[in-house]
Amino acid sequence: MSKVAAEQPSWREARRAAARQTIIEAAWSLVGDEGFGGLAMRDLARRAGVTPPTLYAYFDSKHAILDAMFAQGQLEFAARRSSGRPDEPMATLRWFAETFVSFCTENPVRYQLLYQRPVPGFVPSDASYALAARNLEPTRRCLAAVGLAEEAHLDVWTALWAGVVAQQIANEPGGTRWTRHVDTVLDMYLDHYLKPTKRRR
Amino acid sequence: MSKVAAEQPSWREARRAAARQTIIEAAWSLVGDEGFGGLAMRDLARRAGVTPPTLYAYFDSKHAILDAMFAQGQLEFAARRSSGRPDEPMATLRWFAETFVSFCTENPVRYQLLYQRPVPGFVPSDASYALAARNLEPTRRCLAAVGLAEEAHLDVWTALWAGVVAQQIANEPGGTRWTRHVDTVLDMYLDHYLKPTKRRR
DNA sequence: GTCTATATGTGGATAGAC
DNA sequence: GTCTATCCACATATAGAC
Repeated sequence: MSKVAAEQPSWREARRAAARQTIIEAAWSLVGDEGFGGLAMRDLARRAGVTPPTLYAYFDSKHAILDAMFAQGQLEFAARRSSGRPDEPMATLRWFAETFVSFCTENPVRYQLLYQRPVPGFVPSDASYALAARNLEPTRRCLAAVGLAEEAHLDVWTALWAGVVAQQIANEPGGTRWTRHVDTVLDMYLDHYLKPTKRRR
Repeated sequence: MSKVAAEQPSWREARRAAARQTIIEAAWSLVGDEGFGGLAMRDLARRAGVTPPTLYAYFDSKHAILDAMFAQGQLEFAARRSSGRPDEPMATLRWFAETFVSFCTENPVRYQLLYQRPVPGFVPSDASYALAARNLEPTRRCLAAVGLAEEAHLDVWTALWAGVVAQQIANEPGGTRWTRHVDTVLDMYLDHYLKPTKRRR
């Protein structure tokens, strides 16, 4: 086999992957403008510069497109969080909190797809959902590194940031009314669990 | 005018209100089984024991039905929270937190309609949304009564319980993995704001 | 792979008889 | 007010030519 022939399959794969990525990006653009209720295959095709049947040459269904978007979002989050991560565990916790909150609030529709169920009937595939579960592990290990190794510690941690993000996006998308309290909430959390005082009541 | 004739209009109003309530209850039943994606006028009519056109004799549109459900949910929450409310402000705060969390988690679809946007294209009317805003006032006043009168205090408060509820419903509907930490989170919050220690960082 | 044309289903909402 | 029958817009998805 010549070198060209040997590489041809990967060329095709690359072209195919590029075409898929074009569709994904058109889909993000569309839901950004119209919301998930406006994600129709016709409109998506138009925005991607093709016709509806062409979409089905790259994805089996609309759900498959949503699943690819979900997976890409999870990978984006993993990349964002690992890039610039500090060395110290305590600084890393702050970094994790800030990164999650800014990642979610800077793109509400991405947040909705990753952490809510904005499309009735769509649930991520097991493979994509595994990416989501995997994204919890660094937080779990980092909390354990500062002595917070119990399930309760992680659960309260996730609830804190889920709440900040949910309130910000639901009540003041694009603003900072809730996100500005990330540092305060983090102090609250760390003070409570790392400097235990007697419980009330 | 005879007494009967004078009362007839209210009879009709009562019958009409009862019919509307029947439809609303059928709608809650339907979304409980099928989710908001399964709320179709045909199916709703069947469950309410009528035909689709009859629904339009009582509601102008599907959105009007959703709006009535939203308003009813807000009123239910107000009633739930005021019934059994303690006298002391501190006990009331605990009551408010527990009531909100149990109210939301005991009925996930109600929670979704009241605090998320599960139906693309539907937004509550101004009148219904005013009920939601009104439901925030008792919390605001109660926090102020214990010395937490700033916007930040209320915003962090709402984020805390929004997060607990969101995590519980999204990851373990029907369970208590997150809701069991309501007391802990409340202590965390009160310890931070009522016994201020020096901030980290 | 991409197109034109269309199948097929379902949604909300309505006309008009009773 | 309630029904039967239906309209009409729009959705996902596919057949078949090129």
